[in-house]
Formats: sequence, structure tokens, C-alpha cells
Amino acid sequence: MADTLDQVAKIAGVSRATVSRVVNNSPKVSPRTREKVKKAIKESGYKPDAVARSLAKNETGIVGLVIPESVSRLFSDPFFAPFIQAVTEKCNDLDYELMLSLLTTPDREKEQCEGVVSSSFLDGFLFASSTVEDPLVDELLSDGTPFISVGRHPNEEVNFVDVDNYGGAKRATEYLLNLDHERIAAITGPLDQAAGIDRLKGYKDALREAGMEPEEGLIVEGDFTEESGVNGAQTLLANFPTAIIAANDMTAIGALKAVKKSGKSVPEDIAIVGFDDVASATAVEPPLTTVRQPIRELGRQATSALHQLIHESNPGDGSLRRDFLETELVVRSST
Amino acid sequence: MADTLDQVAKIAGVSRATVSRVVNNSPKVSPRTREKVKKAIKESGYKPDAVARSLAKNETGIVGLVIPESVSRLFSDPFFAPFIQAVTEKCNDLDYELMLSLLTTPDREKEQCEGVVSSSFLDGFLFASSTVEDPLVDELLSDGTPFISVGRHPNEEVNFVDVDNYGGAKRATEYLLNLDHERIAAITGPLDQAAGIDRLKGYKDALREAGMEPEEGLIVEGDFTEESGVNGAQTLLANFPTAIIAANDMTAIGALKAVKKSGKSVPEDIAIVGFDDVASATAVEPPLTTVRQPIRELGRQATSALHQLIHESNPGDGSLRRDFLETELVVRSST
DNA sequence: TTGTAAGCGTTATCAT
DNA sequence: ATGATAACGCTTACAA
Repeated sequence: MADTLDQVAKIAGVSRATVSRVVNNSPKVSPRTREKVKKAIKESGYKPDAVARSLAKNETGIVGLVIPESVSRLFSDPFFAPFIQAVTEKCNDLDYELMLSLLTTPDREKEQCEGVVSSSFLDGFLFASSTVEDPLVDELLSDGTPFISVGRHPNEEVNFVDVDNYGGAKRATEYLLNLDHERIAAITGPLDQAAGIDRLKGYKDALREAGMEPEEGLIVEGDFTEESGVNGAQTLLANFPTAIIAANDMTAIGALKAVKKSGKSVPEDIAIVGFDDVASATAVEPPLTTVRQPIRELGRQATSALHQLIHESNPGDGSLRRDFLETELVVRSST
Repeated sequence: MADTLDQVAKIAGVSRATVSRVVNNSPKVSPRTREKVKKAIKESGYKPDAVARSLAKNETGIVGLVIPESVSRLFSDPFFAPFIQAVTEKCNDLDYELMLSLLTTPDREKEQCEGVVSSSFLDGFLFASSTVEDPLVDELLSDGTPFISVGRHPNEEVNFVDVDNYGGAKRATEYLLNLDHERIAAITGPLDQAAGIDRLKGYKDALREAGMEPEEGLIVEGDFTEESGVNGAQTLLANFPTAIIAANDMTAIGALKAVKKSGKSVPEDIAIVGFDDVASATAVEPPLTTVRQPIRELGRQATSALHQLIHESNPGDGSLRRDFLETELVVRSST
């Protein structure tokens, strides 16, 4: 029936402003009037117009999650489900509506991202690019809409939250070192992604700090797939490693299979450690020692960082938000 | 610099209305003025305010895709990735922004759906509920926002598009009948979902039309998982079927494994047919005969049906949109 | 506590 | 072809 504040106001016999106050739970309304208005609202089935409200308040209550990845990659990478879940939940808590933006083809990526972002429907957004130094980030910066990058970014002005990939890999390597391993090999992730780069650096630094120089023959590049773990381990075997640290669990599982197939046993002949702590890490034999990354926490933190950023009085002058979430070494039987 | 039409107008030395016309590509602007204005826009970096525009035009250009499923289910069900991909692409074509709404917990489902839907930010939305007769649909109807249900719904007033599960299952059964199978068993899907119900009905009707009465001992209820295929087949084996028609490919694959394990061969001793034609249907031995459902087409059709619905002159009086997309029997070696 | 009225940044209707 | 000006539905000083 009633579609506008004015109509409700007429029904309740008050002014439009009063109805607005009731709708917005303003305390400055007498109990009697409030009841009267509420009744009018209920009876007329009035629903406030979100667009008009957004225009007046200059905020929409919508935040975006833009993931410049193909939908298929999105669905196959075990990172995204818990991440998106956590972001969704946190948005719910903060009374944000979440607008999840997916992309179609890589070549339209830029166009589509900018469309979403500059549409001004978003109070802010999370940008989850898997490649470090994504050039799109610099452009987004100039658009003015507040955003948080999920994953570190070199640009001085971007706020981000990431997982401490470096520290996690370093700690895992140190752990292996403490076990007196002398020939610790690594199968890396893709080296255009922060996770790949940082985990490799953590490994190398741990070695150096222990007085060993990383050996070229003990490092092979992988791509986070199980297959690259199989291949990587086969290559590595020729150089007699006593341990293999894989860039993620899927790779570790591949390596595990290859090592076992070669007739060696884990962890007796060769120790193996993964990264991520996905479900299958405990499903293999032996269960994988791995570095757990707090994906859900990442989603939550990113969302609340965004929330703060949006409500910052002087956007830009507030201190930069840059967080690395702690990882945790989970020791199981593969080491 | 310039954030509003007025500012641009001042720079270009024209009226706000003219700038608006240029922005909206109205033909009623002289070439000279157009250039002048475009230059002013470019130099000032003006970006139209989508919210204000939405208020004035009474449309946002945003459509929603609401899927009342947990994120984990969403990511594990092979249906959703291609479906979402297709919807995303079609929205791109139609210049819609897509707002993908996920839910957190089932108990907050209703609340969350209604929040999204009645927020009035959406010009319309796709509602993809897996359970038939979802009661939420009836409520959404009264909200007034145009929507298309993905999956049939009994309510007379809802527009939907679905896949012809019934026809697909029926055809598959008829195909088996033509192969002179006399004891065709079925492992069903969950019977609160349209896909489960309709596929079962297709199977039964095909049998009846061939003059056979469905036998209780030849029908077992599954839940679309591989496991339910294994269990189902084991149960069925006791009643000596010559063929098993599974409610989907995963179930068929489970059945296939169970049958082979029992020492019987496929298709010689027992023929097996699946439904969906997922990737793994060709990865098993023997490759699965199955009913392909056009998931991407479903996404596209649903989106364009929504588009039409939104632009219908007299919403509600237009004829109902109810489509069942054709399925296709893909014959491979399991039959 | 309540009402009046001035925005919010567009689009769209009318004149001119 | 262009410019006033009135919507669009709401929030929010400012008055009363």
C-alpha cells in the first residue's frame, strides 16, 4: 500500500521526519508516537527505499568482494570456500550486504573490476588477487573507494592483510633443521604469487641463518598441484634429500606418493612437510606435518579492517593497515 | 575534481541537463556541445553517481543471484560453478551487475534472503533453491521484486526455468528398455529436491508405458553421493537387476564400482546410466552413458528470462515464464 | 518531542 | 538543441 515515508506519515498523522526517525530507531520520538507510527508501517507494509536512503546518507551498506579469478579457478582452489564463507559471516555481523563479483574472461578483468568498483554502489571492497604486485591495485587506489587487498602488495599506499607465509615456511624449515636434517629440499609454488615467493624465501632464509647456502639442485618449481609434487619429488630424489618441504599440501601429497613409490619410506628415509593444512592432509598415510594458515581468520580480519577503513574519519591519513596473520606448525607423522 | 553534474556543467559552460544528456548518449545534443562536455568530463575525472542515478531512474542495474545453500555445499556441488559462470557471463552481456548472495547458517536463511531481496537494490533476482516447493518462494512473491526461480515450483504465480529432469530420466529408461533390459533398477536422488523427484518419476513412467510396474525391490533412495551409489548397488544386486539407472553421475560411479567389485562386469552383466554428464563421467572405466543437462544454458536462460521479466510493461500480467530445458542422452560404453 | 525545509546527484518534462 | 525545474524517497540540521 504505502510505498513512501510521506504516505506512512499521512496514515499515522505525523510528519515524514518523524516516520524516518522511527524507521531509524532515533531515540527522539515519544513512545506514543512511535507506536502509532510502527502500527502504520506494519499495516501499510511499508519498506524503506534503500537507494533513496543511500543517496541521502551517502553510504549504501554494501561492500564488495572482488576476486579477479575465473569462476572455475575459484571453485577448484580450496582457499576460496572458507575464505568467502568467513567474509560472508563477518559482513553479516557488521550488517553489510556483500556483493561478490566474479569475472568472466581474463582479458575483460580490468574493465569488469573497474566497473564494479567505480559504480559507487560499494562503500568499500576487498580485493583478493592471487598474484602479488597486481597492477590493477594501483589504479584502484586512485578511484578513492576504500579497499583492502587480501594478500600483500608492494605499493606503499595500499592496506592489506595477508598470512605470514614467510614466517610459516621459515619455522617449518627450522623445525626440520632441529631434527638434524642436512639436505632439505623444496618444491615451490608459482613464483608470481605471494604465497609462492614468500614461502620460498622463508625456506631459504632459515637455511642461511643456520649457516647453509640453499642448493639449486634441492629446489624445484611447482605450481601448487599434486602433479607438480609428484614430478618435483622425482627430480629431487636424484639429489638425495633427507627432507622435502612442499609449498602446499597438495604438492606435499604428490611428493609423498612419489617418494613412497620410489621405495623409500616417510618419514624414515625422507621427511615431508606441507603448507595449508587442508582436510586431505590428515587423510594420507602418514598424516602430513604442515603449516596451518588461518584462512577464515584472514577473511574476518580483512572484513573488519575494511570496516574500520570505511569509518575512518580522514580516509588516507589514518595509519596504514598491514597485517600478517600468524601461521601454526602442525606436527604429525610425516616428519 | 568534479564530482557532480553541476560542476562539470559549470566547467563546460552548459546546463546540468546537457551534461546528463551527454553522459547518457542522448542524440539531442549538438556535436560541438558534446565534444565540449566530453572534454570537461575527461579533464575533471567526473564519474556519475550510480546511487543518484538509480533513484532518478528507479532502477539500479543490479540483479541478484540468491542461493540458499551453505557456502561449503555451494563449492562442493558440481552444479554451481558452471551455473554461476554462465549467469555471470550473461549478466555481463546484458550490462547487469551481479550481486551474488550467499548464506551463512540455515536458520538465518529466511532473514538473510529477505534482507537481500527487499533491500530494493536489486532490479530483480534469480532464486536457486535446490528443494522443490521452497516456502520462501511464496513470500518472495509478495515482495514485488521480479524474480525467476531456478528449478520448478508449484506456485502458480512463479516464473521458473528448469531442466527437463523428468524427460531425461524417461528417455534414458526407454533407451534401456529398447536394449531389452527387463530388470531396470534405480538409485534415486534426495526426494525433497525436484531433480530427485522428477528423475524418479521419469523412470517409473517409462516403465509403466512399457507395461511394467516399478518394482519396490528395484528402487533404492540415494542422495546424489558416490557413497549412496555404492550402497545402493550393493542392495540392488540381491534382486538381480540387468541395468541400474542412477540419479546422477556420482551415484552412477559409486554403483559402477560396487558392481565391478562384486565380480560382475559393466555393461555385459549390468548396464549403468548416470545423469548430468560431469567431467568424471568419462574418466571411469567404462565411460558412463548419461543424460547431459545443459547447466550453462540454464544459467543463461534464467538470466535472460529475468531480464525480460524486468522489462515487462505490466509486470504480472505478462504470460508466465516456465521453461524446461532439453536434456540429451549421451551413449557411451556403460550400456 | 515534533515539524519544516534543505539537501543528496541524478533524470525527465516542459518550455524556449 | 538547450535550459529551468520538478521529481525520485530519504536524512538531517534547524526551528518551534
